[in-house]
Amino acid sequence: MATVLSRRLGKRSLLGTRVSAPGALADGVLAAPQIHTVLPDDLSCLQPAEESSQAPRFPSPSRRQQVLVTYNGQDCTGLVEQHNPPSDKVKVLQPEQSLHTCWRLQDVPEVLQRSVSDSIDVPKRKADAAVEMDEMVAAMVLTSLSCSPVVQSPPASESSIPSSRAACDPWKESGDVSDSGSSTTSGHWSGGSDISTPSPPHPEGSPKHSSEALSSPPADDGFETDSDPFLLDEPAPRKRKNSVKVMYKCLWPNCGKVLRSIVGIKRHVKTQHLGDSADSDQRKREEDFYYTEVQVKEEPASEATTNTSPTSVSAPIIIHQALAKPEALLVEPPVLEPALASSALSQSAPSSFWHIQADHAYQALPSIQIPVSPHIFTSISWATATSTLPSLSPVRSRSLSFSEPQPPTPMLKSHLILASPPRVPLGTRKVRGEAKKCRKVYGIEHRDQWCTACRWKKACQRFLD
DNA sequence: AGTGCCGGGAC
DNA sequence: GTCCCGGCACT
Repeated sequence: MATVLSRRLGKRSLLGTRVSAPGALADGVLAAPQIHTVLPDDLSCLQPAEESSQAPRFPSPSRRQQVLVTYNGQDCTGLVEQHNPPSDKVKVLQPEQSLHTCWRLQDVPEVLQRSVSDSIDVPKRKADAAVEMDEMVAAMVLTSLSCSPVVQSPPASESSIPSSRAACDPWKESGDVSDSGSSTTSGHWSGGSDISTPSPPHPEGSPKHSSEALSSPPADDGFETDSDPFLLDEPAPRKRKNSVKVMYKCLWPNCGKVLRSIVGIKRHVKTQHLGDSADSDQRKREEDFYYTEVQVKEEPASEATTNTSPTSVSAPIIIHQALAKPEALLVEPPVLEPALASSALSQSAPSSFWHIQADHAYQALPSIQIPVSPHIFTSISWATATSTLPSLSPVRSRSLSFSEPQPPTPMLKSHLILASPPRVPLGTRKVRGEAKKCRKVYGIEHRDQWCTACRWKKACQRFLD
């Protein structure tokens, strides 16, 4: 558990860094008003300030960082030639344009810095940004809660593109939540990283489906793409292989939204930029004009977990799956009771324990104690517990039970380990509890009244500690 | 010594 | 799968 909570700091580099070029810097080297360097999952962050603005994105983890630059609406690659930490400037070479441009780093949400490598310093986040993030998190949670699991859960392949959500990056915030609550800290990631964290399963669905389901006009805010970060650490059930996924990016100035489906992007362009007027033919052509395909390389979760080796990049955009994000689970609404969800969010939530007890669960899983505290893992634990112990009757729950049936969610055993209380130090014998056991209560002479486990000299199931 | 229960064996 | 128990850890 503790290990899960401790998050690992990502190395710092351009990756995950938003750089910008303010109009007037002393040295006047800056060529464009604004560029962004973002994590792969931050597609929607791209918001060129002008038509001509450039947006370096998705730097590769390779030594000489490669970034994607949006130049006049076209993507081209650039190489980070040098980075000057004191001034936070980055020099980018765009071979295709034979351009050298300089950029300035701008602070970004923490989550974006998770998988960064080591060449560039990422400045701390500002406080007001944090507030914004808080709001975003809240909004995200609400949004998630209002969605059905099916709609909410996109196909596995999309898990790697929590782009738009990351745009403003609520995730980092949730990360903070699970941490200590200091959401203003910054650049500081101690993440549930190395270990694979539990993640809710998702019904498979076609991208089209989910994206269309989500893209009802008013709500067309790019959420289609975010499918979910939760999948990032999705374990075995879905074996993802490296593949290239086609996304659609809005080329409208100051937009840069990336969606999964053509329909979605068209609708986005139409509704957000062209106006939803009736003369469709013209509009239709314009829609086509204002989006472009981008290829997104997907990597298996396992690789992401280990923060992958910095191999060279072939695809323009690399969706670098973030490390397991516990916070992502936070927003796993279908299995969460709202109150619980909010408690997970709220750091002031009181601690308590759930006891799920089943007399004959012995040998399978005696009991599950789930610390309900500011820890995000609460929800995980519950999902895990219920999914692994389908036979448990809610009625037997001692202190807390959910009326909502849990969706069948296959989980890994390791998740259970994470979720279960540290009652049994691995490899050691369980510390004897205070509670009376059948033997004491009934005495040897009434052995027949003992619980089965006691009779078998197993851990007592009747008087749990 | 008494107790709790893990690990493993017998069926 | 159930049932039992040797033996260890802990009180």
